[in-house]
Amino acid sequence: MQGDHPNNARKNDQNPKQIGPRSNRYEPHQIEAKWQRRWEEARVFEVSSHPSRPKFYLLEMFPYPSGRIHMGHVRNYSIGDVMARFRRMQGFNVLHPMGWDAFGLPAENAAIDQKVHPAVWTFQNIDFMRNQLKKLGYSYDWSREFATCTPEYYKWNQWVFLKMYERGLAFRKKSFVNWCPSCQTVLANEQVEAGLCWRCNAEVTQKELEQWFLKITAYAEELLKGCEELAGGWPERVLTMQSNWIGKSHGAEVDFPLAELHGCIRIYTTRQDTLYGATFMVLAPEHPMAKELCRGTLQEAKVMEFIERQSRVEKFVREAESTEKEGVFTGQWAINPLTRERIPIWVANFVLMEYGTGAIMAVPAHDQRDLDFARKYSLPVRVVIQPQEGTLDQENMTVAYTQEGTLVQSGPFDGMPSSKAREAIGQYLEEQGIGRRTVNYRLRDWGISRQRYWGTPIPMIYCQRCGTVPVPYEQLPVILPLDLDLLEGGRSPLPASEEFLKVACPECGRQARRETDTMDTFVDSSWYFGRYTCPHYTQGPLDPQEVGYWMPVDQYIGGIEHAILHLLYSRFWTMFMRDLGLYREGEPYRRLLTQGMVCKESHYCPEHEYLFPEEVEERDGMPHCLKCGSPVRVGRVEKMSKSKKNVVDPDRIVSRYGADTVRLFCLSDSPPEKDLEWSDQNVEGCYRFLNRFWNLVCDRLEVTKDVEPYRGELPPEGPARSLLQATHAAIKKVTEEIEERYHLNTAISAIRTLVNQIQELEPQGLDSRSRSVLRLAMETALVLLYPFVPHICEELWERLGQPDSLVDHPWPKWDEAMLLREEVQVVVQVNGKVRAQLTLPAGASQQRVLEAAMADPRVQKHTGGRSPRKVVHVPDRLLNLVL
RNA sequence: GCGAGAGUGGCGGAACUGGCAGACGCGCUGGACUUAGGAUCCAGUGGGGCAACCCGUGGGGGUUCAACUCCCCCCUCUCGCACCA
Repeated sequence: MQGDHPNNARKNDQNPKQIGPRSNRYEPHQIEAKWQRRWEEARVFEVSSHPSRPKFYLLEMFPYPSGRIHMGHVRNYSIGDVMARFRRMQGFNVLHPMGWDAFGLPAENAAIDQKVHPAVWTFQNIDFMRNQLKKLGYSYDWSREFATCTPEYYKWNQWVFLKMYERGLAFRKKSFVNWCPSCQTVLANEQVEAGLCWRCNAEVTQKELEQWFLKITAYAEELLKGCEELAGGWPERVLTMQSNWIGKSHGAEVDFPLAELHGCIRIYTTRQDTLYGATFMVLAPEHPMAKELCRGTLQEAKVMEFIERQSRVEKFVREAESTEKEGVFTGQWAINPLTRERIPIWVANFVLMEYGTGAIMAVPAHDQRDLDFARKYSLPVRVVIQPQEGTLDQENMTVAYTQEGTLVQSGPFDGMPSSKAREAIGQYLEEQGIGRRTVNYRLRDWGISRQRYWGTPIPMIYCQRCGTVPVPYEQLPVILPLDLDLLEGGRSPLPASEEFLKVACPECGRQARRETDTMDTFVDSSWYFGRYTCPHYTQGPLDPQEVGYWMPVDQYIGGIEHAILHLLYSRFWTMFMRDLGLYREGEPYRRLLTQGMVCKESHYCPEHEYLFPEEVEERDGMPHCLKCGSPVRVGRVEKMSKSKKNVVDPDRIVSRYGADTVRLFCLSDSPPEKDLEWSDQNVEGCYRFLNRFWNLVCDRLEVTKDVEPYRGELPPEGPARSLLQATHAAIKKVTEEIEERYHLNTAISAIRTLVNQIQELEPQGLDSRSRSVLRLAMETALVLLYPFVPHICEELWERLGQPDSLVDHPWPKWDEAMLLREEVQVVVQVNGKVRAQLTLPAGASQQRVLEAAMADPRVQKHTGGRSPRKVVHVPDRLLNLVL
């Protein structure tokens, strides 16, 4: 990486005499600036809807304006740009927009650290990053750019929120949340690291707060069903993750009457077939009945102490599997509705209030958690399912039997297979009115309230008289005031701003108070793709005409880290917007490509932890820490990150080699969905290839000048024929790799193969037909390479004398007839081992191939003159002689 | 524990429905041109063997004329979920 050779003059230049503005040397910065300017001036990437033209909506996940583009962005957007330019050449009307996910915490952190307003910081970053993206030459329609932190956009977040509120899908509820007492705010789960606030390291507690929720669970079934329909277009693992997250289970709710008190406790189980084995019950500590039940019993003090203690344990600690199961008896009993036995009611830490009903029936013989708990507190164990083989010993068993079997000790259901018993007992419960079969989801409603400043204000008003009142539509947007500064510790200034807070109640006109929480930023990214189709529309969030033409997104590209959150939220949001009549379909993304991470080797010193490469010195062939001299561990390839000190700044690479080199590297070393390992040497290799390609074309400008690309018949055997065939083979391979498999790395290697073959044809002394074939091969290589490295290709295309830009050049088609070979290589195997290779006319019969094979001395040597017992012939490929 | 994916030269990775394993590139070796080469070009490059040949896709079995590819068992790694009743 040191030295300046990429900028060296090419001293052995074939044609050093040419001077003036048009140098014969590959000068990436000059040509990149030139073509970026031309594209921009001609507005070639600005598109509009054309109902008669086929559309293709290509979208990459928009960036958070963090300050600088990183290599992950470059990879993501380079993949997208190939697809966009490729589809455009295929004749599609391609929408390829870019914008900014501009609300969020980092802006507030910057405000605290740098004393700059979040809005100022955000827009400065946007300006800087937009410039970076432009220098990379992506084919965006910049006329559609927007940032989500503008009122023109977030107005419609508020509008949709009110629509949800009208339909009961936005509601306020008390719930436990992660709370940082020092920052005075709710934290998302991702912002809690090992129980500490990621920013101030204060211990995060659980706090019960009134929060706004969106009822994503109302769409649980459709979200799940969609996972099946998206199969094929989406990576399977993303769909699996979403299905697991939704977590549908079939079971039953059963009411257990209290023995001494009125009322009953409702539980949820998936194993109603084990109901006869329920020997105790357990409530979550937060269960509303937990405190009630123990009141007045001898257990009261103990239970209250336990509940109090559990409330102080952070959720993630309590939910960890390693946490010891712990509980107390409430002093109350319930009746098992099937056995009519009295069973004790406990409160324990391993039961979660959020799942099911927050209460369980414990069947220790057939559930490991229940068994662990039963053994610890000496509670009874009763086997009600016996396996096919062997007999369970309920007195001594330590491993619960959770599989299928035959019912025992289960009254009228004895002898029934457990799967059948689930149905039968479920039905019986319904007949008796003590329970019902039901479906349960793991998915929880989406809490969107944030005690933050830099976000969309939630459009609600609290009136002492009228209660919670929505802001009337005509008063939208509720503007986030920009003349406020964050309070100490990053606290939101909204609750302290009289001007913002005080508002007339829309119903009674008396003074009321605005909601001061803002929305989770995932709201912003839940529908931005729709807004790109009509970024300036003012009559609603979406222009039906534009949306009708462009949506859904045909190809979405982004990181796997959004597999659940963003991709689930936006599916939900789209389904809701569809129900409002804003979309025709509920699924926003037809095809999804999740690209891998960009990784690089890290350097780790046992003393000083992660080191920058320049903090490492080579000594005795071993890397050592410059600070302390300790040997440094290298060779571990990890995701590029500041903390690992292994990031490569795209700007540095662009300024050294140009955008085309960075793009080519990011696309050629790995298939898009896999991780990409950064390699300085391979970047160098890409730069060398572009130089070689440049020189190759420039050196052949003379011989191909005024020559038409070849369009005739397949010439006879010879270099021209080979090159023509190679050209068509490359078109076929590259087209299929991009279109069907997204394997851009193998597409690139196919182009490199073609370039190598062009180079093999000595350009001097060619006949006119060969020059024509050469011209075709060169043009084809340029066109195929164009989506990957557009600048160099446009420049060479122009130098070839082409009047048009490659932007709208039709993607080439291959001719199968050109791929036909007169002669083929047939492999001859003897007993499955390759022994000879024969050159034979294509389509030779088995008889013909066999004769040729038997005449081959190497084959004869291995057959020893014997005739084969069996002959396997794969036409034009292989002949296997089995002796 | 459950779920998903992966394991191929010195390295990144090819081989799409079983049919010449290692495409393409990086690195390396030798050579040419050079005052010079970290530029460019040419040749070579899975391992072993002088050779004929033999051995090679995490390990072990199997199916098949033929297995990186299909089946069974095992090992390792990565990711996701994880006390979900």
